[in-house]
Amino acid sequence: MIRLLLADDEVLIRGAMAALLDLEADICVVGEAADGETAVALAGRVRPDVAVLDLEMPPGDGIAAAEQLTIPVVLVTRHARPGVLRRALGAGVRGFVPKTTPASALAEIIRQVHGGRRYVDQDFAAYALSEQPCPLSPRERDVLRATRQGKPIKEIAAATHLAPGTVRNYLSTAIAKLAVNDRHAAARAAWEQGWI
Amino acid sequence: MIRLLLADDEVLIRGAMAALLDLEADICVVGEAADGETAVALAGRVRPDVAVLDLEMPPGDGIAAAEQLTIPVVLVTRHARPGVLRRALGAGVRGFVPKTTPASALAEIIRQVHGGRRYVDQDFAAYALSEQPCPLSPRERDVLRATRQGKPIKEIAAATHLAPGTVRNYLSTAIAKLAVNDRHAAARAAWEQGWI
DNA sequence: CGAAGCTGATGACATTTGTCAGTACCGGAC
DNA sequence: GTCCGGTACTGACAAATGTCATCAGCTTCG
Repeated sequence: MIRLLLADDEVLIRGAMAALLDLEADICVVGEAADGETAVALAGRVRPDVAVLDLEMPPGDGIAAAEQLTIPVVLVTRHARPGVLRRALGAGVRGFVPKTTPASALAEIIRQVHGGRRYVDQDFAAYALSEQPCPLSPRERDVLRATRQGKPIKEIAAATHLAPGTVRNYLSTAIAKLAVNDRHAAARAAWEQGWI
Repeated sequence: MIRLLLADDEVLIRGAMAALLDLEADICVVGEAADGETAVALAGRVRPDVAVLDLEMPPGDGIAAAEQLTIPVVLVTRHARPGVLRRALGAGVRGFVPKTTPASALAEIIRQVHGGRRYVDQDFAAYALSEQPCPLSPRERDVLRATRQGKPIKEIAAATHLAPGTVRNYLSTAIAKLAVNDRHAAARAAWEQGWI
């Protein structure tokens, strides 16, 4: 019997998944959480064999939670972004599937992961293989992350403890590297690639 | 027996919802679709009594599909945006619930809607009551929509058949009305309010 | 009818932003 | 040891952007 921990911020979906997976003869859901921190705390108490986490769970994402868990983790996500798969695998995630996966297939993936194997959705894998390595330096990613919140340069400078001119330089190089016209487009492009 | 049509672009969720709702004694799922257009086409063939649609289904949204359906519609959404509820009710939608609703509650809502009543989630309703009427003129909304795609002003002008100066004026008034610092923030704010 | 509001435009102006050149320090690779 | 890349800053310049005043035609509402 595989003891399963489920985490997703949407009750409708989490409940539905729990009900369906519980129907499988060899799987039982022993815990449910609405965010990553709760999931980690719960895992300490209920000792599940496998965790299924949603990638998008404010606050913080599923990768952060996966890093803190020692058990095999399957990440479920709505929209694929190439770089995210790489980060997820780096965090020790063993399964990576889109929400377009039927529940029966998910059960089979859980069994595989529990058996020590890995599973990555084919489309995601192809996507990731075509992926470029991130050309951005850590600081460039920092300012792009701040840009994504819609902040003006002065605020970005304050938030990152940099001079405004320095921020503009980083943004300028990032804009050039990403071949776009302004920092907003750069932030969007970097996000879509999963780089920030 | 209530004949139900389900539409959601995520198979995992749609399948799980279908399975759970089918367990209800008086509900049977007679059709599933992954987007609004398919849902409308399918409704013409299978003649459901009630449709449950996801609000976010590219291409087009659930409201567009709801407008074309003559049967009672329940919209399910991930994140509430105040203005969207108003638009949905204007389109004749009878139920409006977040994805944080348990499936059992959703079944009860489907029964209510089938019985001719309306159901709107309490939080959404409170949100909508606190809502400001949209202060933006149609043209202001146009340029904000274009801004949201990340276009520079010249392209917005070309796309809307306006002079660049005029576009800047509309953006300026929109920025002032929304009390933000630039057009990107304005576009984001307007979107979060459900105005564009 | 007049007032008000939306539309569409122009020109002037200040600010913000993106670009570029140049400087400096640090750490790792060859 | 030198070169390279990342970090951090400054100053200068041009382009994009936001603001404001002003105009005119049009519709709608009181």
